[in-house]
Amino acid sequence: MRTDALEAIWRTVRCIPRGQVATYGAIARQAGLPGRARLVGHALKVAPARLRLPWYRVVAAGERITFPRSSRQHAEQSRRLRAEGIKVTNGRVARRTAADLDAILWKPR
DNA sequence: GTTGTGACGACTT
DNA sequence: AAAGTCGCCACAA
Repeated sequence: MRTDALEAIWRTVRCIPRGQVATYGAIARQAGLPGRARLVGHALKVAPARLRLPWYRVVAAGERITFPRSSRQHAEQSRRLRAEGIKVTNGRVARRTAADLDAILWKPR
């Protein structure tokens, strides 16, 4: 039950295409856990490093970066996103699309 | 069991 | 734009 939820989230995050981002809420919905965005945050926090999840592709609603501007993580996430060609300014990633949420054809691999 | 906290989010002031 | 409020719920104390 709890474990499967985490795994479902990890699986979903793993499917975010390179160069794109997804919101916590969207991940939750996609993982079959609507309304549980916070759980996504928790899942990422406790995710085994071994999974090599593209955690930096997960942003908060409004394409905002969740971490404080001064935090190391914020810098890290910005760096990685920019490395994939995603523009990050003012703690925001360039709006990818409006319909990318569910519309994106996630190829569940 | 209760309380506070938190990698969230939608809404209302 | 910024700050509250409320819903969500896992977890630690």
